[in-house]
Amino acid sequence: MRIQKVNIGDAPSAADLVFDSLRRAVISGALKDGDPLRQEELARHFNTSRIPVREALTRLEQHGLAQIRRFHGYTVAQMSRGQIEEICHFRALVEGEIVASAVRRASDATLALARQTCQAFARERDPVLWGERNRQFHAALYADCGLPYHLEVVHAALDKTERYLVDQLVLTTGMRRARAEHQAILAAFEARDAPLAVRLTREHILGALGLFCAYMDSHAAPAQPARRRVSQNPTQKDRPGRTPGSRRA
Amino acid sequence: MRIQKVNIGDAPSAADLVFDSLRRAVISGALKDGDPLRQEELARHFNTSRIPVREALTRLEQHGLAQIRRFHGYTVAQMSRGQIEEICHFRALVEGEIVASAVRRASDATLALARQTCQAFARERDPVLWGERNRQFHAALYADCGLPYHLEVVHAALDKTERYLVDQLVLTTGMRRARAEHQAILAAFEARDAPLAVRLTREHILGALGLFCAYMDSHAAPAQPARRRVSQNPTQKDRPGRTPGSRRA
DNA sequence: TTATCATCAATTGGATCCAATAGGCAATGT
DNA sequence: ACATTGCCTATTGGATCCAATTGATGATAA
Repeated sequence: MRIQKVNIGDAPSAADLVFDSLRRAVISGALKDGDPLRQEELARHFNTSRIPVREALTRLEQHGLAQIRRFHGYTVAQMSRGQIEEICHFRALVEGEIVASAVRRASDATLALARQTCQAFARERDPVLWGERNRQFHAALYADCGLPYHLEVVHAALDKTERYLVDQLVLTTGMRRARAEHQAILAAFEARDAPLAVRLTREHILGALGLFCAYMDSHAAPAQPARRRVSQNPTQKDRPGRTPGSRRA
Repeated sequence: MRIQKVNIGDAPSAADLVFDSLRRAVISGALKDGDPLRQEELARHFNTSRIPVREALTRLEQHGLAQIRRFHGYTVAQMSRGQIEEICHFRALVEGEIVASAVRRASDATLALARQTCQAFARERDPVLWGERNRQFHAALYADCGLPYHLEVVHAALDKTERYLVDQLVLTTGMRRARAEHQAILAAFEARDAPLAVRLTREHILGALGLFCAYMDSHAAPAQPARRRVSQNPTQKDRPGRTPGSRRA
């Protein structure tokens, strides 16, 4: 057969498409913390019924990107500063492990591709793409690490914090710094220096967190959600966030 | 008011109940790897419609406890030996971090409770409760660690592997060994010896993995999923066929 | 006999319909 | 004025209905 082979069973369902779109919107910051996610409205927006929307929303909630209050619907998850700090420390821990394995196993082709994505990140002018380019670079580096579960967990962690950290790149000198750090990490990979690559990666992650915290200290009101929107609904504010998965306390 | 205060908004939805039940069934091994999860059948079982069942199943899938093939439905997830190994190494990494924090922050009350759960684990005779008792002990130790996200991720990882590892406790001398290791970890906590507690915890996790792998090497067929069994659901089997034309007349 | 094709039952994916809830607002009574 | 009560509307949670897909089975023809 001359025509391209494609497994038609892999075609995405409506819920897949809605989920991907919503996930992107939350991660990129297009949807702001606390924004309500109305089922009917979304169904109209995606030209479908509420059923696929509801499936997408439950998936979003499991990923920690949306919160639900029974009979009140979903809202975009709000991450406290403490949560962001913990997740960054978590990433430093796990990505360190990933790098340790990836440095040894990275093929030359992988390194070449990583160099390309590193350049693409450095050249990118559009701030809304910085998060994606950053992710592409790290994903390229980690491609051969042989730790798919670690990668999956780290991506989930990044999903939850990326929108906060990218703001920092935009509002401070973070972008210039990130470029330099990426170069250094890539060089350590190419030199096959695992301990150095691990150390640089950890510093890269925790350094970005440091910038974020410094900004929060100097600008934002203390003890507030990390970003905007102190909801005008006071009953919601003091509700403890539910952990995804088990909804009941 | 003399009557007890209860937040009625926290009442679980049908989907919550179904999810909890299915999660327990998968984790405990009551549902075997590869078992189909038919929506209609589950709906009848829980005396509800397919809608809450579908929500529970999508949540299960997000947790990695079920797999879906489009138009073919959900099945209980099958974990390969390699996946189990990776997840155990992941747990060793993250639980090490948790322990390092928990040892310093554990209150005396927490340690007392941990000692109780340790004894409850040691005394438990019923193998189907070993997994739960084990989890209770570790959860008690980690209660004050101050790392809720780490805990959440570790619990998810444990959910995916517990049923395989508990089998090992049952089929080998693992239970005796686990009792001793729990005692040692608890003692390290009570002595506030963080490095020792971390080391023992890592050895505890990786030791259980070692037992599991040794069993797989000696018994199971190579290159097979860790567990295998094709479902035979009697309620489904002897169901009489539908009369012809009953649907689309 | 064997390959091909039409058909059918089982099952999922999606749409629509109904019930339950929350929160706002107006009416009412004190 | 103000608290209470009852209604109304927006919205979610759940049930039912319809459409699409799959795999099996049996008929048909080379």
